[in-house]
Amino acid sequence: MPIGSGRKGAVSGTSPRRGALDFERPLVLVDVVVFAVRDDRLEVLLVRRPADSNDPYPGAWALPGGFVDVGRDADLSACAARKLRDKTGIDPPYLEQVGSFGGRDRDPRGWSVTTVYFVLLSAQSIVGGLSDDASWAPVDREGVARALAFDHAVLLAAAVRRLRAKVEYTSLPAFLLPAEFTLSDLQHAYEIVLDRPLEKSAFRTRILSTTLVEPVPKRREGANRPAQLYRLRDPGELVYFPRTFNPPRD
Amino acid sequence: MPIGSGRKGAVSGTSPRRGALDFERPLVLVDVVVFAVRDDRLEVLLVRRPADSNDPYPGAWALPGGFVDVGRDADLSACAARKLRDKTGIDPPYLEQVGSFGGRDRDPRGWSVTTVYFVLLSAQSIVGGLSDDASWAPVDREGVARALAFDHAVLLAAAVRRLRAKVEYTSLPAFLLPAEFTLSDLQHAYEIVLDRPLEKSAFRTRILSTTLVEPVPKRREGANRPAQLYRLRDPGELVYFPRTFNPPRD
DNA sequence: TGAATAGTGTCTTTCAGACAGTATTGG
DNA sequence: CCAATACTGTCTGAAAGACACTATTCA
Repeated sequence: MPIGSGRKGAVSGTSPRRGALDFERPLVLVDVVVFAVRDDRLEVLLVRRPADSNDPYPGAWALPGGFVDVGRDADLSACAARKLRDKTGIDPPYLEQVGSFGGRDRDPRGWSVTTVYFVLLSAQSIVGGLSDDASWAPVDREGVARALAFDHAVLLAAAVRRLRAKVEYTSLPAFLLPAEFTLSDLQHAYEIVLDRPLEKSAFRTRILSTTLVEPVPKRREGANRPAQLYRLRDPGELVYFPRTFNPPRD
Repeated sequence: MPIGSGRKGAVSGTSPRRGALDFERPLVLVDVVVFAVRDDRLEVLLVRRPADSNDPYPGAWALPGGFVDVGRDADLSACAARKLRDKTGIDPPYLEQVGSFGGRDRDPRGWSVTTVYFVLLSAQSIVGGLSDDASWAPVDREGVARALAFDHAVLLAAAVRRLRAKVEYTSLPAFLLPAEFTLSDLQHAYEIVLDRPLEKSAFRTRILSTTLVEPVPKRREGANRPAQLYRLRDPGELVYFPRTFNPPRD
């Protein structure tokens, strides 16, 4: 078959019924994986689905998210930011799209597509307490201990894998810290996300060889030698390192 | 505001109208960026939109793609594979999701979400000619010379960036080659995608230090020294290298 | 023999890993 | 002084960059 001789008009924008738009549309959702470091652990925000509704999975834990509102959301990331604002009251400092999951069977209400984002919060930005229908759950391996609604365990696993992979060669963990931090703080954030220790000397050399941070004329005092405080030179910008941290073990 | 006290039911699966599904749904599409190396260039497959329809962008060039068919497509990647089969008659050897683009303004027919995939084809797999409504266009920088319908230039740029970035540390270009190839062929594919020369010795060392390829007991004859032929040890599997090819220039 | 491409060897550079060492605070 | 954490220096090894060198075919 010659290329281009598709048997159905498969050109983008051509519908199953040519020119018409009266075919069934999938449900469109956005789900957000909110990461934070709490108690020296990587944790993720979960919300409980209403127990008394006729929605699926009543009372189950799920990722925050929901349907795109075509009236309110200008685009997908605005929808994700809205979901996050509604749940936590804060504007996302770092929002990254992980990917989309769509199919016939992932939601009993019909063919659905969800686009998953992840967000990194510093512990300082989440001073408020949790209401009853939300809770933090520690990340264990690629997920959480409790069962999740829909295919949210799959979505969460994808987000965790993306986070861990990207932490190997980017400055992502900086978004888990307050505006001013020490290099030890930063190394600690890396170690929590990667769940393995890093070598101090190499870590410092590597961070300081980039333009990621700049010192602020302050030091953190304590029961030991004070530490230099740093801030991001370009807040909100991600820095890429030329190599991963530990070359994969053989 | 305490976390979790969202003012609207923002739990996943909760609609703008609680429990009901009678709100407006976005259009859901899939678009596919088909890459191949032709004439020592990286090229991408474009299709022409019908000129005589009342669809938007009549007669314009676009990425192959279109609406999800909830009756036929089990999931998003099946939809992408179907679009590709319809257009080229071949099953995708390597299909990767690039990301989703959704918003109010990207399609005049309404709020739409498209999920973009890219595919790598070997020149050998596309022996058939092109029909009038399809053509290959060389990739220049992050796009093609001709104007594209919708926001397809943005989608294409995202796919090109993803491809180039991932080629730095994976075996992706192997999918642009036939089943049996020489190391020079492979290096050539890398150089075409990355648009820069690679050093032969380092390239060979690197490839042969992995389990990516295994020699086949054949050699390619020519007007010079014959070259050892190799094949993928695990066809369809992507191999990750511990480092990028040339550490980014400073 | 020479052109052309295949393939190897060798030196250098870069940077992470390991780890020991020094520095600076409070108690 | 000691404990504790911050920070630096030094050696090593792995892998890329540069580049010259050898190898094998056809014409």
